[in-house]
Amino acid sequence: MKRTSFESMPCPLARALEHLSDSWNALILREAFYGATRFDEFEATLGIASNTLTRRLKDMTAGGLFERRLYNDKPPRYEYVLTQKGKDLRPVLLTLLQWGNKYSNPPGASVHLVDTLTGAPVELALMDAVTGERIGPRHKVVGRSSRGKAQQSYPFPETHL
Amino acid sequence: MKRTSFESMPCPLARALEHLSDSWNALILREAFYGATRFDEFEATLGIASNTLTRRLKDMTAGGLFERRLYNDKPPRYEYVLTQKGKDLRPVLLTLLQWGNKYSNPPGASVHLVDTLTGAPVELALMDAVTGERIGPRHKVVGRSSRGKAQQSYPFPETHL
DNA sequence: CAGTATCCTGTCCGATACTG
DNA sequence: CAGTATCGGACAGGATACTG
Repeated sequence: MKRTSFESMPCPLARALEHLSDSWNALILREAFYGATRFDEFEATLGIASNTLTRRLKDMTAGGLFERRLYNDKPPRYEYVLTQKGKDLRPVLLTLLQWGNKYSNPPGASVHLVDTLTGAPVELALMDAVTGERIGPRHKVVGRSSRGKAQQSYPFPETHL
Repeated sequence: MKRTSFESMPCPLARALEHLSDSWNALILREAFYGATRFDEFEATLGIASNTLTRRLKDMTAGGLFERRLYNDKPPRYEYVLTQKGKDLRPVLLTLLQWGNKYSNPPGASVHLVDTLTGAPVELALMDAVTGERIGPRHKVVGRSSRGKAQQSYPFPETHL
């Protein structure tokens, strides 16, 4: 009856998903990458209910994605700034954004990444930082840990694509 | 009272999130990348309830991530194979996996990507496919479309990191 | 094997109202 | 401005039982 908590799973992917599975979190992060730091900004640009925003911000702060910082004393005012852990999610969001652009059904406002030096739109590619090669089918995931009832794993991890 | 549907949002990122926000979907995709195609495989390796799996598979098939394919006639048997749209989510999952590895708190089974030619572990980097440069702070997102009540946007999109 | 059918519960979210 | 408190509704997901 209870929702399975993915954070308890051994797989790092599953645990990472904890932060993005709550639908609002990614959008809040997006706003943060755009420069938003204050409660009000998130609320207005996202059109999110205030109590929901409170909850999500609290969760993500507890999760180490945001840091709450006092920026005013007289009436205590806080702002939410991304930690390194939070900032490191940018590549994930960007990759997902590119996917979203590619498969924007009918109604899609084009939102893409540009190189501010050249003004040219960027086509993202995932590469091996060491060899400089594009990630492809020959790169496979190993050391997998699944949570199967039978603790069974595939003999060897096969990957598609 | 109703959950806001992100698929109706103009932002491609928000719509893309539709597919990953349902917590199980990403895990099912992961299994698919490992080579799983049959109901039973997903069920056993994930430890997911059968009815939930049915729903998720149905959703993702409707969403164009999977294709249902008949692989047996006598008793009709179907398998779920990734479409190109589904396969294209691999970079997203991989990027997220790397993030998960970096921030695996105490209990983290190391699950990483290896180059099967050299056997060396891969460090992922997001690059500009054209210029070959690493994505950094100078690459910014433009053309943003938010759903704010006031339809207000920041003057110019600033990005962190 | 590959699901479907019910029922039940947890939780996420929105609406609304209120505070220092 | 930056929240907190309370309420109710909509689902997702688990348990369980059953089918061709």
